Amino acid sequence: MSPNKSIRRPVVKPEPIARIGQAERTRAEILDAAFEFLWSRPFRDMTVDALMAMIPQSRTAFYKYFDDIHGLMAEMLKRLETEILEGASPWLSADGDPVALLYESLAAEVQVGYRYGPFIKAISDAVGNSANVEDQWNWLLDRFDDAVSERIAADQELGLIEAFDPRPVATALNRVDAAMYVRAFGHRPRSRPGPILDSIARVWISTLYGQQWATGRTSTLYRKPAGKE
Amino acid sequence: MSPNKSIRRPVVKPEPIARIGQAERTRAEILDAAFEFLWSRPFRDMTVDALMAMIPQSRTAFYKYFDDIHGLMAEMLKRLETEILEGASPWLSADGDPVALLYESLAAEVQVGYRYGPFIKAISDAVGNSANVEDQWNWLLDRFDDAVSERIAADQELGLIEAFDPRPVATALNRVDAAMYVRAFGHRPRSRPGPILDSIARVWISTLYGQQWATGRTSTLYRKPAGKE
DNA sequence: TGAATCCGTGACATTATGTCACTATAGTCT
DNA sequence: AGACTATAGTGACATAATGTCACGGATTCA
Repeated sequence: MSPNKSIRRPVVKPEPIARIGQAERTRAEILDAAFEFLWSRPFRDMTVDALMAMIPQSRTAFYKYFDDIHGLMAEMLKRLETEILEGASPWLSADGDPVALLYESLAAEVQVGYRYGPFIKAISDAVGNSANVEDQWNWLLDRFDDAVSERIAADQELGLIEAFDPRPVATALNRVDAAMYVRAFGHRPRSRPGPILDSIARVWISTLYGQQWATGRTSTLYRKPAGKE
Repeated sequence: MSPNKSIRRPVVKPEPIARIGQAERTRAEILDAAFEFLWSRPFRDMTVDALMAMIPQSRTAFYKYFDDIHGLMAEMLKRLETEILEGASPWLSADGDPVALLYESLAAEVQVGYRYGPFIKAISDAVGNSANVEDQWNWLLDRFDDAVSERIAADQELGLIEAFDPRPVATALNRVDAAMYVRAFGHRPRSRPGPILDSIARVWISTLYGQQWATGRTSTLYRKPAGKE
């Protein structure tokens, strides 16, 4: 500390020190590389070594930014959360025909699932390897369960949905979605999202509002097989 | 080969060589130890070292019996398959009231899920770490999807189930079960199976046969909350 | 006794991880 | 310019887990 100059000068620019923003850029570079990696290779192959080989940095630089490979996954998951949570908003908050809104929300969600398929699969693979990631993932899923439970309870109050314990049903329905995304969109080439949306929507709508609203809502051209008659 | 004795003797005891059955016993010992391990600790902690420390054998003895820790999981999964497949048989094969049979099958399945909860969770954790285990697990799930699809198609022929593409719906429904077992029964203390069965059965029955058959089938004492009237 | 063979072990090579002391460099100050 | 400082980044090291291999002990059969 230099004692001469301005001991009580208000700290105007307390930290314009050294290469500004360099750290943030490197950090983003690593995150991007990880995303790119996971787009074409499974999570189990993503070692720190393999990851850092993708960018002009040494392996150990990784540890300046993340605790370990699972910490990286946890951060990536956090970034995805907002985007995921936005999709399902219509049914959860807006007013209008519940079935239409639900379908709309599911359609938006399937889009997100399709878009991030391989990455979602990577998350679900990482869950088994780290209590951290597992907690984070479960926390996110629980948020969904909460929101869906609330909406179910509200519609039960209105007599739109039968009386039953909403929580486990909400959990079951949400798990359908997650599992289907991993299965259908986790590997490339990804399945076409249409039939996936159809089946998910059928399960949700039938369970909550009744089959009559599910029928005809599907987007496929599926018809009852002829012959066999 | 000893040329003198009975060249064409029917091979009565072709292999009474050395310590008979010792290998089989050790092998079983390892499998038992693995099961015990996974009952109280997560899969990610099960190293070969930690596992073999549970029995009076050296670490390297493990490799005489299994390729690696994932090979072990794959074998354990195989052993479980038969037991898992048996549970769901009533609805899939027997004649009678479809809804009652379905409920019965789901109840039996939930029992199995409850019984093997932590182990099923271990499998689902291992899936992310090994293409082997992943293939094996998906193969098993696909078998379920096949069976359920067939049954749905049959009931569609009979007009008991609406006309829709059975395959993705079967997949979705089966994923509900698997995900719920992992979630509800994967950690101890395990959730009570009753509400889990209720929600699973509600989803299945509502989706396939219609809500009217799901109502009243539940085993809980759940009632629509009072107040808020 | 001796041969065959099974079962099991310690020593080793390899791979991935995470830490640490150190270097280099870009900005700041005088 | 020259000195200083915080920051970004690196190589060397310690640790841990993996999987292989040549060997040793024990048991059965000839």
